[in-house]
Amino acid sequence: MKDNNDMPGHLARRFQQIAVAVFLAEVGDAGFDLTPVQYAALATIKANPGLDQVTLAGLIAYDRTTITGVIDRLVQKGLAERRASRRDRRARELEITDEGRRTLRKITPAVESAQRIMLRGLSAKESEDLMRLLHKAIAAGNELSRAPLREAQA
Amino acid sequence: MKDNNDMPGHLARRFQQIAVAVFLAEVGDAGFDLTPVQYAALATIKANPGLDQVTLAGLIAYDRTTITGVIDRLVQKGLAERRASRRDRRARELEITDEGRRTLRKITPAVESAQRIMLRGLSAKESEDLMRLLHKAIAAGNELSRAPLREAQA
DNA sequence: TACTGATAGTCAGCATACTGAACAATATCC
DNA sequence: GGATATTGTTCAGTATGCTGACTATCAGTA
Repeated sequence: MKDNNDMPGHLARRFQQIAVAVFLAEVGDAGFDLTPVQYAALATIKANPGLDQVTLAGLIAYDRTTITGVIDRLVQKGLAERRASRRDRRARELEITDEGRRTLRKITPAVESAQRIMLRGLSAKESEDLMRLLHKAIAAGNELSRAPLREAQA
Repeated sequence: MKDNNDMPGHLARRFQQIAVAVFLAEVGDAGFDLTPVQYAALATIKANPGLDQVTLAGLIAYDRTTITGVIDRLVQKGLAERRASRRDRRARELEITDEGRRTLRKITPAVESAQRIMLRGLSAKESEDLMRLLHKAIAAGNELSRAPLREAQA
């Protein structure tokens, strides 16, 4: 009888569960209230100023219906802004605010610490191997979810 | 500038996302409507008849507040039953129904197929390595989430 | 230009997950 | 035995994620 714990799907769920808990704990201890999802979105907005929501969703592999709420919360916290685009009146252009930039800067040590903690059971080489294998599995399965990773358009 | 895609937390999220999508697609194609979470719960109830909700949650590392809704849905679908325990009147004893047993049996090929598909980018050895490393990282981080894995009591 | 198809964003509805609180029942300790 | 702590379950509230539908807009074409 195959144990749940031998199924890659179950292991994926558990690892993610721990990763989120560690992230929230580290970031919370540092005095911030930001989820992993919100952090990734904010960092990506900062790196690609003026991008629209669909592009943002593609860059971090979120569903486009999920990104709406995530941006709502970033805007509500004063970390990002959503403006109507003049080139395409359907689209919204996203910008990070000064407050958002400050938050990102101050939160970085906690985020890096979280990444270390969630791999604390592994040696440096093992961590590297795990990341490489996850990368490879994800690349092969990219198109299988509704929210695949998409490169930015030129 | 560190890319999101180099963070273990982000990779964890993506792998899980793909794993869930593949599971739902395979199981759905086979004609069943069962989530990965519901499947794991049902399989664990079958393997441990009469267990209570907290024990079930511990065996599959779910939060105890989450398990309530999962069981609600299994009961509503007629796959499991929830009975008051006579030994401890706070607790509910869980049993799989005949319908649940039938469903588990018929769904197994789809579940196994899903596990293969989510690793389709990896060789057999790479798959084995990934599972081993995930196991190790999860074991070290077990206590860091609100819903750690717990062995069954004797 | 009118039609057709595609695209950007949102929304309603459902299913995990978690926090924190409540309630009832049990266990423990003095 | 009675106060206290702990445990099993549920609930309200919030945040992802998804499906499917809808509106507004844009792009291409007959």
